[in-house]
Amino acid sequence: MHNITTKILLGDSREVLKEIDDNLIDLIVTSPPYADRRKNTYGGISTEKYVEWFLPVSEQLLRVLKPTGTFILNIKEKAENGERSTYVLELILALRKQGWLWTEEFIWHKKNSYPGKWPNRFRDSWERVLQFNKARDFNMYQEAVMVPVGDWANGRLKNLSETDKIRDNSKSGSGFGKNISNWLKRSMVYPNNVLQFATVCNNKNHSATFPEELPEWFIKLFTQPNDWVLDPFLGSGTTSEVSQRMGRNSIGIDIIPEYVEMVKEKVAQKESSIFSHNKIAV
Amino acid sequence: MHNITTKILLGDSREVLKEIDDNLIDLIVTSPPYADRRKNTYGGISTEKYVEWFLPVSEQLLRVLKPTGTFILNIKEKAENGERSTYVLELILALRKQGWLWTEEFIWHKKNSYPGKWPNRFRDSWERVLQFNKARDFNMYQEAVMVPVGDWANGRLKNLSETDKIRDNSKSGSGFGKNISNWLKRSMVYPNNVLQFATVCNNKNHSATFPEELPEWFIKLFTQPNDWVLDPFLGSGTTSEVSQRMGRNSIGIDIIPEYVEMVKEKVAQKESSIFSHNKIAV
DNA sequence: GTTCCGCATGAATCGATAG
DNA sequence: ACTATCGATTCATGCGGAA
Repeated sequence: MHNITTKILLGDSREVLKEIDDNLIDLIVTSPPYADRRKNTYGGISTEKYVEWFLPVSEQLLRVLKPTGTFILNIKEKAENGERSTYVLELILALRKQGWLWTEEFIWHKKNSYPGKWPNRFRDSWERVLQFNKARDFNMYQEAVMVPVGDWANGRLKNLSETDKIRDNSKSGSGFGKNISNWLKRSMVYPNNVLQFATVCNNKNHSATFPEELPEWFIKLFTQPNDWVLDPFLGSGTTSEVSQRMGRNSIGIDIIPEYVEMVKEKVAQKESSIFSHNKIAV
Repeated sequence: MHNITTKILLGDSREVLKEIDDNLIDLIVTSPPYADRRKNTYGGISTEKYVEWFLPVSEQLLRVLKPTGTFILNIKEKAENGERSTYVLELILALRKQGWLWTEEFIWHKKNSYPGKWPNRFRDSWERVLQFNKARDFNMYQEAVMVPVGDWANGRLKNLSETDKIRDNSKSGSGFGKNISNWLKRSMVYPNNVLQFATVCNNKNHSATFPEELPEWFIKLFTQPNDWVLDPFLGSGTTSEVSQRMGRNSIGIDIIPEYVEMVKEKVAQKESSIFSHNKIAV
């Protein structure tokens, strides 16, 4: 077991990020407050000022990311007065101007979207997951997210982690394990750019930004153990917890003291439980 | 059986559309040639000039569409030199400037997407289906596309048409049918903005535009029998065929003589078969 | 220990009402 | 006229209690 660092920092990302070294981070995965959402907690950024508000943050992100690293941005524009906002489109164009490469747009298909009925539209059940890079030859570990043939087709990505555990165990084992590994490999396929996760709220007290599966999937795809993961809008701390669990170093930043305290506690608890577990194992 | 008109016109949409009256069309549904795609057949529009090329067409579309009508645009940017093109984003912004309302972005999730493997990306298995309107109070017949509970989430939209037939039959029937109808209604829910159609290529000789299910779904949702449907980039004629089959008047335009001839033949064949069928019925 | 049913709960959106 | 707040609508999911 290596030593994993899990830093939780309090403050405005535009300032706090300046304290991070150049070219340190392997993966940024974050879900910033959307325009006109979360007014209670984050004050709410208007659609008109959103790009202007975001660019100073992304400027720092561009600096701290390794040339081989990846920036994953989960966001979705809302509908208002019968029309979709265009600020996300404008943000993509602005980020390219800032020097980012817009590599890909994944779709997060939310199976359990918010209910409701309106005369002019159906329920919104997808969000954008935008991939940006500094350079064209970034690190990508595609084998890490292969899925069983049927599971992907059926859209049940939940079983993924379970299956992966099985695969990992068999890989590290004997010849018998290797056989199983090969057999599994043959029945595994590469996923595509439509991801299906349910919106789950594991922590009863706090609204989760995205489900654990989302950062987990991208951490598998774009990092290796001991790499550095960054979330400049940590929220309830999903990215930090998953990074810690997966053996990646991570930095999480949030502007709300209560959130930061809560995440710090959860992370510390996990750390101590790992230590005691190691003691027993030794 | 009403008289359905199915016009197939040869020529450049920028010119041919000028011959259509103002405020005639209830639904425009089309899949234009994507930038730098299908060079063999359409000459290929560069990504840089795409918006400029498209706006004269959409200007005419805005004129011929009824205030209560809807414009459905199926499009997807390709990846080039490691990056996604931004011309679709720019097109959305330009169309809004032209006077269109950007009402919604549906995702067409292609379950059996084109195979392939690249070091820096997964298979692209979704396309944008953009909804534009002239006014906020457009016609929308949501009940026409309701789906069985759960089946939508499981992505089996194929059952939809089958179930619809059952419901229609039972509705037109006796009290017993009404019971079934009520029971079905209770087990039906409204869909969301992620559509799952398989990519089918019925016409082996021609470049595939979209599967029949796609125009069919939007024709159900946005038109009633005897309404007018328009496809300014008809291609292999899917929109015209589906409109004809569903009892909607339609106009299809394409610049390629061979395509137009072929579609005309297919449509004429269908017409005569309807006539003979009517004779027998009478 | 399973399975099943009931219930609360969401990054939602629109129309109406109130200031 | 324009903004702020509230109620109504709706469904996949996970939980807890019950059989």
